[in-house]
Amino acid sequence: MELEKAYNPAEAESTHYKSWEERGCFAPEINENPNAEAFSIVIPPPNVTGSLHMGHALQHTLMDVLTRRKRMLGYKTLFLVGVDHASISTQLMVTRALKKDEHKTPQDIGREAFMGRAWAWKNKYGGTITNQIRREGLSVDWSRERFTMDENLSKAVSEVFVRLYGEGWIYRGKRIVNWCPRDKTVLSDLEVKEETKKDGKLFYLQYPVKNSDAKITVATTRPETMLGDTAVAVNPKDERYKNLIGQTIELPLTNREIPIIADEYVDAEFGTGAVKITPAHDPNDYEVGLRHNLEQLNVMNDDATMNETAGNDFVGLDRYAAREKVVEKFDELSLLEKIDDYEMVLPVCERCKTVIEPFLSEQWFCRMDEMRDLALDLMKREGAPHFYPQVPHEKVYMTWLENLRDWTISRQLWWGHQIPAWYDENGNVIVARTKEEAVERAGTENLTQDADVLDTWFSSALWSFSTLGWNGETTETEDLKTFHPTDVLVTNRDIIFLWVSRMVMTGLKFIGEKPFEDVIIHGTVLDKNGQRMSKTKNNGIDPLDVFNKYGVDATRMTLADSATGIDFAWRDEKVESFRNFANKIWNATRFCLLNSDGAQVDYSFINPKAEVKEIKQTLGDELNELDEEDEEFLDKIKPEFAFDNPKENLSLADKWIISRLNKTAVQVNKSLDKYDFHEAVQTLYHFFWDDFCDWYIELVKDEITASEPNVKRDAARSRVITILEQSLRLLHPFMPFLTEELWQKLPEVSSDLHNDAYKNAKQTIMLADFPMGDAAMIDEQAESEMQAVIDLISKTRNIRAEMNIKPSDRTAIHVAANADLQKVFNENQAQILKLARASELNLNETLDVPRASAKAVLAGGAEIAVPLEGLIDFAKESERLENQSNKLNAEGERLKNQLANQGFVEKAPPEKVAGLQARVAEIEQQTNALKQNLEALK
RNA sequence: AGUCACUUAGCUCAGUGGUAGAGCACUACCUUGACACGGUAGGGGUCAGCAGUUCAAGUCUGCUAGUGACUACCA
Repeated sequence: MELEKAYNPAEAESTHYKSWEERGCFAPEINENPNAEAFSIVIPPPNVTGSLHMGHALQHTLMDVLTRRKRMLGYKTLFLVGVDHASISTQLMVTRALKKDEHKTPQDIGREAFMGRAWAWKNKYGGTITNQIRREGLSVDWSRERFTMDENLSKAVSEVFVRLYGEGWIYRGKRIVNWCPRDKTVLSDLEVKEETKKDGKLFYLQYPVKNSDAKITVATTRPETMLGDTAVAVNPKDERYKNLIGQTIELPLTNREIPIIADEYVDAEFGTGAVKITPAHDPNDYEVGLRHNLEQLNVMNDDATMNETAGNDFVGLDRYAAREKVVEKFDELSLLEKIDDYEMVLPVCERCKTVIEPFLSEQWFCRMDEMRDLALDLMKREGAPHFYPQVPHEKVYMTWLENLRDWTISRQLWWGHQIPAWYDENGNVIVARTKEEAVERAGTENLTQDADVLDTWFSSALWSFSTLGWNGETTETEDLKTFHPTDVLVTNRDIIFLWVSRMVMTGLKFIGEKPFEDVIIHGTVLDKNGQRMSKTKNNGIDPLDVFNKYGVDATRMTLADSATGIDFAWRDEKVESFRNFANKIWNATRFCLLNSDGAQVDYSFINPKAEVKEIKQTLGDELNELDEEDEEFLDKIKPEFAFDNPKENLSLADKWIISRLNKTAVQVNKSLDKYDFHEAVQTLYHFFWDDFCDWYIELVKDEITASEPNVKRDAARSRVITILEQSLRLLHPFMPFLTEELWQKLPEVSSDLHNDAYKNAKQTIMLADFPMGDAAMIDEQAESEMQAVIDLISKTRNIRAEMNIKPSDRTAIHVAANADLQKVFNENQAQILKLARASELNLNETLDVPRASAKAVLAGGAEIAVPLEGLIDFAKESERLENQSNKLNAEGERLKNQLANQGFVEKAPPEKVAGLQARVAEIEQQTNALKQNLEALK
C-alpha cells in the first residue's frame, strides 16, 4: 500500500471519529478491567446558544490530551460532555425569533407556550457546539451527555434550593440590585462589566434651603435621579456645611422637602462636598438611607423609563430623555450652576452592554458566608483544589472568597429552572421540591409559583455531581462512586469566581467532598496583535476555519504547545509549522511502509518487559507470584526461553534511538503529569523530527531499502517500524486523527503490545498501551557514541558547505582519535560515508594530511581533516578556523575567569568545578589544535 | 486606588541559580527515489533599566519604566 504524497487531514477526520464513537471507545464501559483506576473530567459546559471559539478549542484540547493518555494507560476513563441552558441568551434569541416570525412578544403567548418555543429552539439549534466538539476529536462519552435542564439535573437544582432555604442560606429580600433594563432582569455582580465613558458630564445642581436664601450645590452624573432624592448629605466635619445640617431642602421640580444630613460616607474633597441621596437608585445611597431611615423612592419602571413617582412632567420618559429635561428645567429655574466634562466608568450588562440601572427590587439571594467558609477551609486544610499554575490563581481565588458578598440568584426570565417557591393567598412563602409537596404543606391548592428562574450558574455549580446522577433523592450512584471527585478541571480564569468556586462550595456542601483535585487555568488566546478577541473588534479567529485550513491535529498541537498558563498571541505561522509536522509524520510513515515487506511490529527488542509478559502468559501462574525484577524470576525464565539476546544484534543507531525513545516517553509522561503541555509537545516534536527522521531513518536507510529480502533487512525494517509505532502512540493524545489513520496502515501489532483492559485494542490506537518509557532502556553510552558520530558528520558537512564542495563530489575524511572513538567510527563507517558524502574514512592516532586540507576539532580530543587539493580556498579556510578558534577562546576565557575566582573554587559544588576544569582542558586542547592547523596553512 | 502578571533573536514564545533555546522569518547551497508542508550548513540576543543578595543572576530581592489583567470605588 502506498500513501499519498502529502497528508490530507479532511479524509482522516471524516472517518475515525464516527468509528470510535460507534465502537463505544469513549465510554468508560469499554474498559473491562474490574480493578482499573478511574479517571474523570467534566467539560465546562458551553452555552447551548454558543458556537466554538478559540478558548474552547484550547481548553478542549488540553482535556482531551489528558483523557486520551489516561485511557491508553488503562484507566477507566470518563470525559463528560454537555451544555448549559444559558438563560439570558437563549431567552433573547427565542424572543427575537418570536418577534421576527410572529410579531409577538413572550407576554403575548404566555409562559407555557414560550417554553415550548424555547425547547423547540434548543432542539433545533442547540446542537451547534456539540457537533463542533465532535469535529475537534474530543473523546467524550456521548452516552452520558448532559444538559443543565435535563430532568435529573433540574431535580438536583430544586433539591439544593430547598435544602439551602431550609438552612437559612437562601432568603428573599428587597435590595438594590444590578438591573439590566433591556433584558429586564437582575444580574449578579459577576455579570456586570465596566465601560469607560470619556464624554461623560458632571452636572452641578443648586438646591434651595428652606427659609433661607442659601442654596446648596450637589454634583451628579445622573440628574434624573434627583426626582427620587430623599436627602442631601454632607460630611459632619465639613465646616462649610456644618450649620446647614438638620435644615431642610425644598427639592426643585417636586413639591417635596428633604433633610440635610451628615454622614461619614461623604468625601468633602470631591465635587462640592454635598451629595444628593437617592436610596432607590444607588447602592451607596441605599446604605446611607438605611442608616438615616430615609424613604426609598423608586422613580423608574423596569425598562428604565420614569414612573408616576417621578411626576407628571417626566412619567414615561426614558432615563436619558428625563435627564435632559431635568437639566433644562434647572436651567430655566436658574438653578443649574455648571456642567463639567467628566470621564466616568459605567457598569454595563455583560451580554448586551446596556447601562445597568441600580434598582430596588425583591429578589432571592444566597448567603455566601458559610458556603465560603467551606471552600476556605478546604484550601487551608489540604491546599485543594490545587491550581495550575498556582501563582497567581490560588491567591486570587482566596482573596475573592474572603470578600464574598451574597449572590443574587433569581432572574426575571422564563427559560431556566423556575424557583421552587409558592405563595398562598396571603403571600406566605412555601419552598418545596414540587407543587404537590407545596400543596400538602400549605393545605390549599390555591398557590402561585414564583415567576422567576434561577441564575444559570446556580445549576452549573452542581455540574460535577448532578451530571453523575445526584438529585438529592438518589445520592449514591455508581458513577458518583467511581468518578467523583473528578481528577482535574480545565478552564479559563474568567470563571474561577462564577463557576469554579461555586462548584467547590456546592460539592463540599452536598456531596461532602471537593469536586476536583486539580484546576488548570489556561491563558487567553489573543489575536496576532496581542489584543483580546471580541465581537465588537471583529478580530476573532474561528477554529473551524483553522481546522479546515490546517487540520484539527495541527491546531491541537498549536494550542497544546502554547498552553503555558499565560496569554499568547495567535500565529498562523505556528499552525503552519505543526501542519508541516503532521506532514512530516505522514511522510516518514509513508517511507517506512514503502519498505515494510517482511517487517512486523514487535516491541521485544526494545522492551524486555514485553517479552516477560509473553513468557508469563505461556508459563502460567507459577511465575506470576514472583517479582519481575527478582533474580529468581530471571533465572527461572532464562533457560526455558533461550531467546536471542536482542540487544547484541543492535547497531549503535538502534541502541541510540531506543534510548531516545525511552527518554522521550519518560519525559512526556512526566510533563503531562504536571500538566506541562508545552514541554510534552516540544519533546515529541524534537524526538520525531530531529532524532527519528533526520538521523535514525537516514542512518538505517540503506539497510532497509535493500532490494533483496534477507533476515537482516527485515529485522531492521521491523525495528524502524516499531519505533515509528511507539512514536505514533506517544503522539496520539495530541494528534488523534493522523495517528489513527497511520496506525491502521501499519503491519499488525503483536498482541502483547495491547492493553489488557480493552478487547477492542487491536482495532484502534486510542486503546493501545501508552508507552511509559523505561529508565533501564536509556543507554547513555550509546547516546554519547552516537553524538560523536553525529558530530563527525556535521563537522564534515560544515567543511563541505563552507568550501562550496559540490554535493556530487566525494571527499575523503581523515580522523585522528583515540582507540575507543576509532572503534565507534569504524563500526559506523558505512553510515558516515553516506551521510557525510565521503569516499573514504581514514582512522588514525594522529592526523597526517596534505596542507590543502580543511580541518575541524571534535569533542573527545578528536580531529578531522578533509583533503581538498585544488578546491580549498586558503584564505577562507583560515577565516573559518579563526572563527572557530575565537568562539572557543571566548568561552575559555569566561570559564578560566570563573576558575580563577577563589570563591567559586571554594564554595561551588565540587562536581561543577571539576566539570568546568574538564571543559577548559578540552577547549585548550581544541584551540591548540586549531592554532596548529592555522600555522600549517601559512 | 489596590493586587497581580508580563518585558529574552526581526516576530511569536520556551527557559526558576552554573557554557542563552525553539518555531517562523533571514542568508548560502541542494529538485539526493519519504517529505520543497523538504534537506544541509549558517547569521542573528550586553535576556526592559538601575541597584542589591550570591563564588555565580535571564533565573532570587528591591526600585524605575512600559504593557496587560483583575478587584474595589468613582456624587
